[in-house]
Amino acid sequence: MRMAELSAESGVPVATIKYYLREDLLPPGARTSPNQARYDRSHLHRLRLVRALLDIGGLSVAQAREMVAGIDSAPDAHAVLGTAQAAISTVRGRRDGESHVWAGGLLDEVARRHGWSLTPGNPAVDLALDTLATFAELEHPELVARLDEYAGLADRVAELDLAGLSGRPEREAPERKSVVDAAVVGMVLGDALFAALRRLAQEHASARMFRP
Amino acid sequence: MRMAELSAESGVPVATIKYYLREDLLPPGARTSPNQARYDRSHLHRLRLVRALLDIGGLSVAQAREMVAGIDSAPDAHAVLGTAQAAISTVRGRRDGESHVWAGGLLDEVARRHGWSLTPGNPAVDLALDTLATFAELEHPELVARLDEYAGLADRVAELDLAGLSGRPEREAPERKSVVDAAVVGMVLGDALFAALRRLAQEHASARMFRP
DNA sequence: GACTTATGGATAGTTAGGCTATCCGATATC
DNA sequence: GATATCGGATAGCCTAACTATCCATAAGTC
Repeated sequence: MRMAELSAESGVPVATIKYYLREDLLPPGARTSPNQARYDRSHLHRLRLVRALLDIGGLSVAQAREMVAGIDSAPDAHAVLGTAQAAISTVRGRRDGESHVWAGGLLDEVARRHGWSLTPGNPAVDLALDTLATFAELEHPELVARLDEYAGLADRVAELDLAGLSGRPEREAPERKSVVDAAVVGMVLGDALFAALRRLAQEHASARMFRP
Repeated sequence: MRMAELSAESGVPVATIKYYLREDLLPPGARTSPNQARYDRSHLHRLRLVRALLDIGGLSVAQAREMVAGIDSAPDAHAVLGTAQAAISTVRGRRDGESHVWAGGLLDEVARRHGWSLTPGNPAVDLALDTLATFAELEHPELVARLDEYAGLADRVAELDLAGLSGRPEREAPERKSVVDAAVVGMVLGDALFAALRRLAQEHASARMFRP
């Protein structure tokens, strides 16, 4: 497959494919001569994955690069989860102030009740803290009161996520996707899917509640 | 409160506040003379809300503008949900191809089982279709097999979301937040919070599954 | 085997978004 | 009255994600 074909097949412009090659989102093709290269189905699949991460997942090119690097180098699915979580979360706020302290105590409690381990430096922890602190600063207590119930549902969702991963080959045969690949896709696109389902469900529930 | 004070209180630079005023993210202050203005707590609250939408929610300035416009003009909470959903979702892909057709059939079925109404033009529907179609194109069937279970959990999450809204005043007194305000915050930050909880739960479940 | 076309890589340019900095005339404050 | 500050208008800056142009080399075409 030549680049033009890869482009036609994927709908991604040639110039953009070249850009992705430069940015290491796509591995280089197999050289057939000093300035010619061939691509195969794995490149097509990777390209589609990258577009999904960027378009649906809303990742930046830099985050997507970390993701694919993780896919290529992760020893197993558990490891790639950590890498993927690190890649996906950009830490933003200051990590001080009374609302953060308060959020920390709250999250500790929830984690204890649910058996979660709050590894220090875990980006998901920071994300949760930032969000909880912001809820507090915006004076929205009702969500906090139900945090435990949300956590319980998150547990159920995570179980589904993981259940979808079992039954995949641990390492991938040349053209088959592995658990690692599936973990990344499931994590990034899973967020988008669940958010969409939640909106549909919210609309349903809202119509019942406000428009009886 | 003068602009400098608003800036100090919120941590947002004066130049940025001026920018937000230009972009209609913040209503103008009360004029005390042709070129002087005063701000109050409502401006401070709005400013914090905007920063939360941008930083935690990851919205663009344009999306945030639609959100606050919705807050200011929505007749009730059900209406603002629709506005907010429209503001939050940028439609991206082409809406054709066999995977979209397939996704449409699948989603119809799920919606029927859960009592959801798929209003045409609903952006959440498009988002769900895009995501499902992408899953299909990336050859990840396992998630699809569990779509119904995800939908069930989305129902439960949405119920929690809505439960948090009841008990708020329908219209807001000058300095109190209304259901409408809470609906927006809950929707945007709710996504971030749930995503974070899901990550923590995934890590827990993953450790149990892959590192027994 | 000449000739047109396409290819891959390097480099530079473009566009949009989100601020940030500079002016300036008009208050406010001492 | 002197000085500092304010709000508004305008222009500039920086990053991210592409996109377009060159050009020497290979491929396909008769």
